[in-house]
Amino acid sequence: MNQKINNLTLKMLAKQLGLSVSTISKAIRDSHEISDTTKKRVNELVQKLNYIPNPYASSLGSRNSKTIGVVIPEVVDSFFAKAINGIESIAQENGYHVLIYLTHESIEKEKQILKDFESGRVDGVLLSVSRETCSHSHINILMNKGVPLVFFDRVVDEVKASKVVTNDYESAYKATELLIKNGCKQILFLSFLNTLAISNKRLNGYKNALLDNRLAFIEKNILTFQNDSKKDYLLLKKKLNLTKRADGVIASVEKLALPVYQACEELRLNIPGDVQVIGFSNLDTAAFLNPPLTTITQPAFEIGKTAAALLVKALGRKKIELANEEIIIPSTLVLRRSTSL
Amino acid sequence: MNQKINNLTLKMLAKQLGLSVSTISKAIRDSHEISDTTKKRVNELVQKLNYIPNPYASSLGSRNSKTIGVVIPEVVDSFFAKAINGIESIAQENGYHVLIYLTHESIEKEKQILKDFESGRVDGVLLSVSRETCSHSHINILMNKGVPLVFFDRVVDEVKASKVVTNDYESAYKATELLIKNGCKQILFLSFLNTLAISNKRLNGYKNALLDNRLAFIEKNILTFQNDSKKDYLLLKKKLNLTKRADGVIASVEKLALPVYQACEELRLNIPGDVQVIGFSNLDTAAFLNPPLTTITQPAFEIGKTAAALLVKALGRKKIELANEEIIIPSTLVLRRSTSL
DNA sequence: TTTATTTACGAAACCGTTTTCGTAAATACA
DNA sequence: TGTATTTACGAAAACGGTTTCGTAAATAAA
Repeated sequence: MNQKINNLTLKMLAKQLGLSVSTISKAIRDSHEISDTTKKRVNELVQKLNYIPNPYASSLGSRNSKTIGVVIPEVVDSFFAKAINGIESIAQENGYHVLIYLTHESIEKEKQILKDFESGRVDGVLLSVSRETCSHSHINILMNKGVPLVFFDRVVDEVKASKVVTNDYESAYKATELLIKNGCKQILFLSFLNTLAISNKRLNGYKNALLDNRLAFIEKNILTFQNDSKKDYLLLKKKLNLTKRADGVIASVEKLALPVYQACEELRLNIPGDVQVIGFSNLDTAAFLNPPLTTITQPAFEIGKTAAALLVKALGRKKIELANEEIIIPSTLVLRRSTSL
Repeated sequence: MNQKINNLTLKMLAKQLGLSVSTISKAIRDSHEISDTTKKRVNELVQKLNYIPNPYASSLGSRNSKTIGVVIPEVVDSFFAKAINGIESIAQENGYHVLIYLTHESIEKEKQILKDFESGRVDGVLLSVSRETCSHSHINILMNKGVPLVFFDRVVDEVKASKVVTNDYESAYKATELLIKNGCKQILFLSFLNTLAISNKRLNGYKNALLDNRLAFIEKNILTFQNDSKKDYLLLKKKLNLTKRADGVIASVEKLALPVYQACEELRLNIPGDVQVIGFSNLDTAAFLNPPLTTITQPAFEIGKTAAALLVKALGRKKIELANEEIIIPSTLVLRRSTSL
């Protein structure tokens, strides 16, 4: 099909050096079975002829691919983009290739992708589940096939696996507390519909901070957005337009901070004068918004890097085993003007 | 090495059905050589046993990988993130996998990556070169090996290949013209050092707009940033602090818009009162900056999608050939308050 | 009815490595 | 000096598919 040029093979090298294919193969991979002088001869020819092994033949023979699969909901998202950077830094360092798959928050796609992984395409998987992910049999099935998997950020508590997350509960608690300290009485909590498994942790942090400060927890102050629906935005606007309107908003997801700004603008509400806003966000532009947005900033790069390191380390072992641990890397509260008094 | 479970192979399926391996293989790929009844029998067993072919064996045999390699400078960048979405949409649709590599603007990494591609790891390549990329032999070498390649956005003019770009020249011209119309006399042009090849197009658009409007083109008004160096920022600040200071700024790269905002803030300059700003950017937050940023917005998704479509279409042909064409998808000027009068 | 063609399949080679195993020569041990 | 180990390599069998080619039976053409 392809008009690939004359690809150099081990056999050709072997012929040129009067050695066997297996000797060449071993020499290239620095096997102890091969003498140093032979290794040198081989490597010189490899250099000279610019030989590059066929990765598919290697993978087939060795039953591993030096590839890790990264499954994330979305890439147009500062958190995930930065996490990819972290993952990629470890991958490069250890000679792994990175296959990226986007679920676009669809559990169906997620299932499809994980199923494909049963083929042995990747040596291990880094997974951040979609919002829709409520069941987790597809994940267990993959793991039971012996494919190592590490969760990052959006984990499924019910699945036993290595996980790298941030301190969602504490962060939300702290954010809520801040708003309370700043005098807010009616605090809206904005999130996306997350069917089950994925963290209600932020919500709980919010809830408990309210209770601990003798404020009522009001069900209606939780706004659960569907996918970019206009309806939710209108509901938000309505909440901000009541006589007894909200005076504080926590956007528990990066994408939900901007609608708040927009709503306030349209309603001519002053931030932070009328409404104080705080967002879970990795946006580099947070400091330049109008007004600058106070954020809970997750250690995206670190989370990606740590998850990848965990996986790569496990892959390097004879007997692959991932501890059932949860590594927590704390987020940072960055105070800016959207929450000053 | 891996404790992979009992992977199902064609041979096992063949035995169960009393057919030959080749028949099964053909049936699965819907070959015309196989009768419908046999295909049905095979597919039923495939379903039942949940058989998934080993991609590495397939690739080795068929000499193609159903994988495309995407090489970009950075993923924490709205443009590239959105371009990936476009690429991925086409890939998914056509059953291709997407291998993503980041150069981090380093030509050395870029060379490394392209060299690895000589191995046949990917069927085709989507490339947006690094800022450092001044020579292009590494690209030509790869293409000469018969690996189809499509440039997107950051192309190398000297290399003959398919390219998908936006109208950089016109966009910059238009942006400059806008500032001029708005009364700016001293317009700064901010860019990163791009050694050669990559578009001086934006710069030329800027230059010609000045000349066409009888404004002097002043070499010193071009600020060429190195990598995130503090020095450049200080130079920018200085330029905005002269007695005859700049009254307009064009950030020809997304990342350079924020430093302008920061500098203005520190200098207590009003945007757009004292300085008008326009940025090449895909930032979703542009509309919520203080003040909202007028942007030249590139059709990132479309560019990625088009480039991928071009590549995939070529890969589908018996004889792979990519026209030496350049597809131009125009950017949009979005007027916001950073340039109002 | 005879011959040509098509249909539906199987045998075997092949893709380019890795891995297992066998072995002659070199070295160590006793 | 004879035996046990190492050392350094090669032959051949995987790995799990795809592809080529050959062929018997079924169908079409003459």
